[in-house]
Amino acid sequence: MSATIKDIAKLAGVSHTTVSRALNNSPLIQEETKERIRIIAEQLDYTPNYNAKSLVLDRSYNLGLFFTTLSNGTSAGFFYEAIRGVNSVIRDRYQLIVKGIDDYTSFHSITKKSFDGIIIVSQSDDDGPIIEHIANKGIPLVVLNRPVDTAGVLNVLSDEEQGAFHAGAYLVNQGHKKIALIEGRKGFKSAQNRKAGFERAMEHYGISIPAAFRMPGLYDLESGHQAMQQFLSLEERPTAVFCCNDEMALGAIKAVFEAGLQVPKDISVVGFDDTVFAAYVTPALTTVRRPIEQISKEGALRLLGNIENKLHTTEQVLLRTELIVRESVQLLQA
Amino acid sequence: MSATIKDIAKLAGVSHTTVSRALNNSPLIQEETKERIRIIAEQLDYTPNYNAKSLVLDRSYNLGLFFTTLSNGTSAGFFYEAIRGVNSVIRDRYQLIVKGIDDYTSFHSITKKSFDGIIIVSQSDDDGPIIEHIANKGIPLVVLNRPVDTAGVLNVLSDEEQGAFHAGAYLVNQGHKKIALIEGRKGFKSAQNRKAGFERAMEHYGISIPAAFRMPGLYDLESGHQAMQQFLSLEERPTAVFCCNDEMALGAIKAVFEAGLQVPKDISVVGFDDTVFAAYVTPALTTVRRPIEQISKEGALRLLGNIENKLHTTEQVLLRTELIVRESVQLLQA
DNA sequence: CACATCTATGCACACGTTAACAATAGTCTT
DNA sequence: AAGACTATTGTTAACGTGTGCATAGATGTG
Repeated sequence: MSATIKDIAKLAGVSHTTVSRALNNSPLIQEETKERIRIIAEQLDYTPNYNAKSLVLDRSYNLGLFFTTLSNGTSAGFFYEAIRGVNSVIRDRYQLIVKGIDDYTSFHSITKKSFDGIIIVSQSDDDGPIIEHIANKGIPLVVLNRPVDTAGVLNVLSDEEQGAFHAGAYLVNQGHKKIALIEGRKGFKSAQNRKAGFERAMEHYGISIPAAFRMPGLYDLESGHQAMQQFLSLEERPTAVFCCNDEMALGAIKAVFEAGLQVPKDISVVGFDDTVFAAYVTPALTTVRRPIEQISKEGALRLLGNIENKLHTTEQVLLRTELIVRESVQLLQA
Repeated sequence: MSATIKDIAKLAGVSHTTVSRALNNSPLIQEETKERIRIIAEQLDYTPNYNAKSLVLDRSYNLGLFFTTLSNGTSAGFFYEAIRGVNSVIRDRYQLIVKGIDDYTSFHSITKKSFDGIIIVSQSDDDGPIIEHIANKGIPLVVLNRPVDTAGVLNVLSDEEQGAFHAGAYLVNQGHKKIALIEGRKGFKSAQNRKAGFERAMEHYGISIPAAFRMPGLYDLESGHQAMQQFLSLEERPTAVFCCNDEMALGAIKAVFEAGLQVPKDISVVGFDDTVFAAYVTPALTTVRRPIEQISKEGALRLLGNIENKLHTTEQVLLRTELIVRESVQLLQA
């Protein structure tokens, strides 16, 4: 149906090789010949067949963007920002293939032929195997959002431990001493890091966390809600709660209101992620902002650098988080 | 580097044709031969080169998933649910290529060779040209989320007019008579439909909407916030506000609280979309649920049907919206 | 047994592109 | 003017796979 370089060649009275060279702007071809060929190509509405190109050039023009899961546990905002960030970098140059790692029954089909490079937005330790598979196949790779120690892998992430530390320190500086923690989804590295940063802050300020002040969570609204209900039922309630993400913080705030109490007057809440709606909730949520879009941009940029210069750079890049102070934390009198 | 059918052929002592047939489970090949070849393929960790396959079979194994824009105006939850829905249907069979239509400088590269089918999640009338381009090229296509009249195009969407009608009717049935409207982003079909449904409800119940009770919006939190501030500054305030999406509803609620008033006691608010956080905001938001994930599933399913049976079905499928009653609407005494 | 039929496999080519090498004509050098 | 060099184009093969047609052997049939 669609025109090929051979069709153009016939019309131009040259060989298809000449057409190929002309359209690739080879210096071997005379300028007027090129121009003549370009015009004919235009007229025929010629589009190169990328499958044929790929076959001979051994490039797919595909970039994989893999998430730990698409089905559950990935927050919508996170997902969106990551795709946006990557997309803004690659634009026309590559096609972006989005997949959930848990959709793969076998990594068999992930080959150097089908992906020029792969970006993994990793949220779980379980991603280890696929990372190794890709690294072994020699496919250029960057892992975002989670630290990874496989050799020869680019790694871009935010310093969440640091972010959680700041959030904890902030609570202490606002006069809080009875501070509780709602943890993130088990197995997610982010859950560990945020918890670790928070604990380091508490330790740093000499504040201990009683067992009753710790609740597990699943990163969703429901679990934040339940955890806060637990805290509220305690004899001695915390004055502040650090939630390992915003969604849980929302659930927690809801529980406070349901109990007839106020945030931040009766209890302060801090989140993590600075989700789009954090600013508009009542009260506006004090939270830690991860620069996800920036991480994805940075990651995509470095990956493309590696691909196009045939390098194998392998570094770990940590990007700063930022504490966004809003209205959900009360300043306590000493 | 990686093994090809020719490598397998040598080891098996057959021609590459036989290998090709065996691996495609052709009935022409003896069962034992097939088995022998399969084992060798397994040992060599053979993966078919999809570029070569595509070239000869004239199929790309690619499905395009195009959004009106990735940069702005698309809500994260919407985006996420759409990808999830489609992804759950296609699984291994196709690669999902995600793009923003506004990233295309030219549709030239969208050809039958590079996409087996395309799903457009359309949010704007501006998507007309690309829809026509794709339809002209004869690429199987389904347009989601927005009605489209181009011939030969599958179309799956929710009946938003109906949804908005119900929301409006509900407000009236709860005793409201002074009802205001915050509109959606101009140019988005959804904005028109929601407005139309709401207006039809008002008309149906013989309620008129004064000009001061209409405010434009941009589907974002900020614009909802501003619009509600306007309403609150009126001499005669509305008792209820219908917001064309949840994000604006959140902004509106925030404005109410800032003015020292309560939702729903002093003013009722209804949203549209049932975003993930709608249930956990305070007060929990009464809203209209669009079955986006279901729309995407349904759309993907029908598209695959068309592709694989070489059909050209062209229907418009309307999926029901659902009014989710929560806490943001007050029952007024007659 | 001669012929037709069926089964399993191979040969050769095609898909659309790029690239190594060959060929031709023109230009320069001495 | 012969040889060397340059600029431009063509010839041919290659990438990995699938398929129409030919082929060879086995089986059936009257």
